[in-house]
Amino acid sequence: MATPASAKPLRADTERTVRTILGAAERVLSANPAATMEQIAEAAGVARTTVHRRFASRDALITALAAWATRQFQEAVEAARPETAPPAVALYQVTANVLRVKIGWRFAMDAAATDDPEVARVHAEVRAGCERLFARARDAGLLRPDADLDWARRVYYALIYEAAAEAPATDAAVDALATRLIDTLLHGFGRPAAP
Amino acid sequence: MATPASAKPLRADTERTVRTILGAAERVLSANPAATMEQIAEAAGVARTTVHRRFASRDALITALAAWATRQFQEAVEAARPETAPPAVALYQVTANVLRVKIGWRFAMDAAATDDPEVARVHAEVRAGCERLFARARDAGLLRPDADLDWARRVYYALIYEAAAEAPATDAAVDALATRLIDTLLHGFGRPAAP
DNA sequence: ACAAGATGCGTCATCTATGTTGCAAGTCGA
DNA sequence: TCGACTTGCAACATAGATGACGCATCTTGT
Repeated sequence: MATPASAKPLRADTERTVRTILGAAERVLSANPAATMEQIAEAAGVARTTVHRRFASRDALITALAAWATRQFQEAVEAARPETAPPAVALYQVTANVLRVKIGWRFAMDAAATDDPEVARVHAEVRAGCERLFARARDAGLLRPDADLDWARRVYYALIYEAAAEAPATDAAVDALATRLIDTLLHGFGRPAAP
Repeated sequence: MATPASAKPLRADTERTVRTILGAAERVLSANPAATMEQIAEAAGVARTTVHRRFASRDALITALAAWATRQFQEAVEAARPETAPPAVALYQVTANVLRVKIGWRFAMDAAATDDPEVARVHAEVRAGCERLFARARDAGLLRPDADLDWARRVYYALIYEAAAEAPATDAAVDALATRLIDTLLHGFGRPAAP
């Protein structure tokens, strides 16, 4: 793993510091991807040297950030039980859960395109799960039998990305967003076909 | 204007050089947004100093790149006559035309979020035109009467962004992509509603 | 309470990208 | 053809970011 949980139980304050830095890094970097370690440290309220103590290099920090976000992403997906719940339910649950993560970890999730093997594995896994879910949705009659599932998945990802830009505050707003997103995915904006 | 056409008629070779650099910058920067001037110069087949002679600074280069892409973008939109053609036709034409530009100038179009006033003006103008087009489409019965036009526009932009990632080679492929995109925008992936 | 460990601060070393300049050789345009 | 302009090359200057230490001070875990 990128951050071996088996390594060592960090001291309480250290744990706090690390989290604070990751949070600050997300905030600062999402506003300006070229932000310096200095700016990140300042946003975290720690000295620049402390950041370097916890993360060997800038790359290491970003990798850790991506790994952290990816872990939350994975949990968000798994919590929706996408393999066993009915397709319509799973689709909605996954969407709402993932939106919550994406909203708060926009930069980190984008940076997840790094070549960290563990991060890549998780994303590939989630993607495969998404494909299975879409296939189940089609078999259940939720999607048209002739739907291009790969294009559908890409559109779905794109919609999530776009929807996450709204950054709603409340849980209810996220749910409403997920509902609207799924509705758009399924029916688009045109009038119901009349034939 | 960002690049005053009124400035001076560049010498033929200079014109060529500038274009080559812009093209190389697009290619290199879309692969790695943090690429150096050195890498861009190398890709363009010129000396680094030449790049600096034509573009005072890195920022200036990126601004010029954005301006260049924005100009093409505007032309692509206007060529579709989005204000006068029937909504369905205009929507298709605009999509196909814009896709062609977006495919070749991905980085430049993204960088267009800079605060160059002229670039911002064009994008705001295009966006307003898009909103008018969507309103016309709704009035013409192409979109549901209760469609959220702002969300629809955002989805449309997101779909174009995603579709442009395919980077098809032939004109026919772009047309097919545009068709599929519009179909998705209008009808989604679900089965036609039965009620 | 005490030892181990963490942080802040100041300091230093280094490195890389940016931007400049001068000059010789080549290209363009009228 | 000839003057003006452009390019490549090499060298130089600078700034800003990264990363490493040592030391005094404060926190944590037991």
